[in-house]
Amino acid sequence: MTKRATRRRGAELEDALLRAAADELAESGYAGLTMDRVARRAGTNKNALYRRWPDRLALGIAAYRLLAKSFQPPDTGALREDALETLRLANRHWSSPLGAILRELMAAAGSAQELLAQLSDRSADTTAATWLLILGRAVARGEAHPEALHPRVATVAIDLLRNEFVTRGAPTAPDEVLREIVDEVYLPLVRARGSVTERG
Amino acid sequence: MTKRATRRRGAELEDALLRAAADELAESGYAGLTMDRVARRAGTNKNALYRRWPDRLALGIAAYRLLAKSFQPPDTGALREDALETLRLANRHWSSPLGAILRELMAAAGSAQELLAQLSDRSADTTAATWLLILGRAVARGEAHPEALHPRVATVAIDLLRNEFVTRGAPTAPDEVLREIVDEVYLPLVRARGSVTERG
DNA sequence: CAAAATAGGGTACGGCTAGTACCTAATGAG
DNA sequence: CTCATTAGGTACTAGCCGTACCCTATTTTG
Repeated sequence: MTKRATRRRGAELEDALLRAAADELAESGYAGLTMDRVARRAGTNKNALYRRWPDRLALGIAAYRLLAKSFQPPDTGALREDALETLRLANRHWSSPLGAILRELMAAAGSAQELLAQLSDRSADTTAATWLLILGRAVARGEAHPEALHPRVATVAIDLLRNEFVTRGAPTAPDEVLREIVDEVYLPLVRARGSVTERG
Repeated sequence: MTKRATRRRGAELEDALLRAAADELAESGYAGLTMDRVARRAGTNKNALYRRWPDRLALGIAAYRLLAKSFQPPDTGALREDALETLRLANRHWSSPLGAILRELMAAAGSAQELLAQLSDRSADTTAATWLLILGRAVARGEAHPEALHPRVATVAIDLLRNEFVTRGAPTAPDEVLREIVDEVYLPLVRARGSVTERG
């Protein structure tokens, strides 16, 4: 704790706090993210934290967002490869330490939709926009039925993988699971979409 | 805490403890489930708990299982109705206070597959067996393609709903979401399953 | 440039919880 | 009757969140 030459304020201090929180989060997970340690790591004390975030969870989420990386959707020219590649990316993310942290935060957020939203939005690889883009290109190539261009349908693959992630533990889903999702569910679904009203 | 005439032991005491834990869980959720309160409610102390369950989480899961109800798959004679009915049931469960508790427990279980398994197995409405049964009958009636009789495919509907439950907060998914899952995804998928290898 | 307002820093504390230790008392088996 | 087992009582450690209080550096402003 060497005295600092000049006292940090405002954005500078806030960055340092967030950085410290993110580091602690990466090292110890949300369970190990304690306000005291974050403050100490940033070279200050809890007051600075509580002036900016209402509680530990809010700080945790903010720090997680700092850790989450940005993402470019693939464009391999084939729907199957685009989908697999995007799933693999998400799978890697969820299977990494970050995935475990995400679990903890989602858990802690409980039913607070507002906070949950801040978590789901991360990692564009899971958003509807990404999948609509991928699928849109596939439709243009004639690989998928235009009817499938609907968020509920377009995101089925990632939704199923997320479900795997949630119900199984965090460890990486084998590539076979990804292929199953794509080959057994996603591709059949977007290719041959029979009209719903065809029968009853 | 009036002295009991006779001191409870073994199974009798264990039941009382579990009952007390389940009641506390129902009243206060997992966050409010404290060992001291459970012990006091059962008219004993923490020793009795720690002799039986290694920690709070294990007790919480055991108590949750006590609360989870059993379930009979519907048989309405139409796949669409069977699926919708089963989804509605799960939706009610997940939207009830029990659903919130399940969230907390899944969160606390983190990546411990062993514990997670104890949670997913509950409520037969979410298991593969149930969906294979429903779908099997549909195949027999000619409502679904035999190829669809595969766990990954059969459980798609409930998997998607679980995903809703996890990413949104707990509040009940509107019936429209359920219908969307069934009409836009599930039925098209199980009816017209194009061969996967048809293309690449 | 002085004074007032603002924000950072240090420290301590209340209240709560998990889990452990240790001892006494009831119970049941042989 | 004896003894091993198990229940009950109580106290304790250690950790954490969130808050309060007061002092000090920096900035603002008059």
